[in-house]
Amino acid sequence: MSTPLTREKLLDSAEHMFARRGFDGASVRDITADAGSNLGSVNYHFGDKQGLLREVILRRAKRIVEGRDAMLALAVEAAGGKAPTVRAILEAFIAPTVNMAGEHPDFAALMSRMHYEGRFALVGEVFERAFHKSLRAFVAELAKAAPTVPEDEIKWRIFFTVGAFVFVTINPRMIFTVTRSDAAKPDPRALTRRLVDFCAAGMQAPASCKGVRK
Amino acid sequence: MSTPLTREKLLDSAEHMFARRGFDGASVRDITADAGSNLGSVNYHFGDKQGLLREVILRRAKRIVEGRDAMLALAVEAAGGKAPTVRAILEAFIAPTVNMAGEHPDFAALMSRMHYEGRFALVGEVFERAFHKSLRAFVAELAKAAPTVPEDEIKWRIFFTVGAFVFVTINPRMIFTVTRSDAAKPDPRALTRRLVDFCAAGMQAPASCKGVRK
DNA sequence: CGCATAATCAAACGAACGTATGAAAATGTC
DNA sequence: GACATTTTCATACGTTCGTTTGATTATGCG
Repeated sequence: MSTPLTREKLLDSAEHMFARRGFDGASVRDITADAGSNLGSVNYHFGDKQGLLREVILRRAKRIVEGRDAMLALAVEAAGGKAPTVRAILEAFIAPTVNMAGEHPDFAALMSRMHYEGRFALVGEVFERAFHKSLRAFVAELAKAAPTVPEDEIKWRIFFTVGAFVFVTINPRMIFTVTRSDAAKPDPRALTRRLVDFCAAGMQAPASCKGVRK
Repeated sequence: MSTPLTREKLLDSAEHMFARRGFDGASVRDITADAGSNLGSVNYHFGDKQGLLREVILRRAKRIVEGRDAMLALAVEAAGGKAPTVRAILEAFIAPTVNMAGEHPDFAALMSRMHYEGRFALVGEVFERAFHKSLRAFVAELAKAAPTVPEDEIKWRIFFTVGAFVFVTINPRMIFTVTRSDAAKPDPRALTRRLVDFCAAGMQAPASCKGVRK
């Protein structure tokens, strides 16, 4: 078999457990029990626990970046010479993640957690390699699409954008608790639309900087 | 002494350790060693490790909500009969948190982490009690200030807002890595202004909902 | 002072952790 | 079918974990 069954089950279970309990909170025993495999299988297949986390992340992160870059290229092409709209760029940025969150909510939750568990050099390295090159391309494209906004401001605002969807994709339960909304299943398309509405307006807002540049 | 020294040192050290390593990653031994107190002091003063976390959160969360509510009341008063502007409301919502993040970055990081470690019933309960009542008041005020935006949309957008500042307050190091900005010290006032610019525009954006209400 | 209460301390407990080991079973190849 | 390789398995090792205990010291107060 080209794709060992135990390996895949371990990745699935680890994705689930790491997302729900964090790296420290999910024990190798929990994960292997959930995967129905032996205790030693993690060390055999991935070296150690951290190697397992690395593979869990790498397995899907590349897909998101590929989706983003593909949609961005499509938007650039569709604009035909001119710069794509801010909306189109942000949709290319947001949609692949929201869609991934719909298909693999555990992975979305894990990614969000990893943004906050910065103590792993591993995670920083993986994020750097997987996301940041693409991210810089988006900043460049946004700078062209919103020429009146200073590039510094664009960089901040792309992070506000990341923060917005990272936050809402991990724990919609809390949001529904507060909003008391009964639309309990957030349709990925509707969520993307909401996010793009919000972030595109924010991205193009005039900067009220009082010229305090040092 | 009315404020026992050991207790305070434990809270400070726990805030720091929990923020940096998470609840599971920070051991009681780490915390007591950092506080210079005995291993058993956590259990003596707080019952157990989770009780320590509860006190760490409660110590500061109330201040943030008080700050928000006070600034909101001020904005309502200043508007004199009319509804305050969206900007004023969002500034009242954001500024106390950003200021707190400036004064106590460890607490800000901890709060962000806690948003993602939802497995503690404790955290959910504390958040509900500490924040959500105030949050609903902000939603109501925003609904008046932006009457053209459906209330459902307002609720989503206030969460996008929370996501934006939760994200940027926890780990500015990563952001600077990507932006390669050398303005390494994010002034709280400048950060608040940036966030308000972004979120106020997003809050008032026309909703491009295609009327797919179920 | 004398005494009750509060706080600190060193030491130890059982449990759970990540990992290592060597034998057993499964798999692929000739 | 025999052999080499890969994969599983039960088991054990050494650490570290959160918590408990009982003695010891400090503190508040009449």
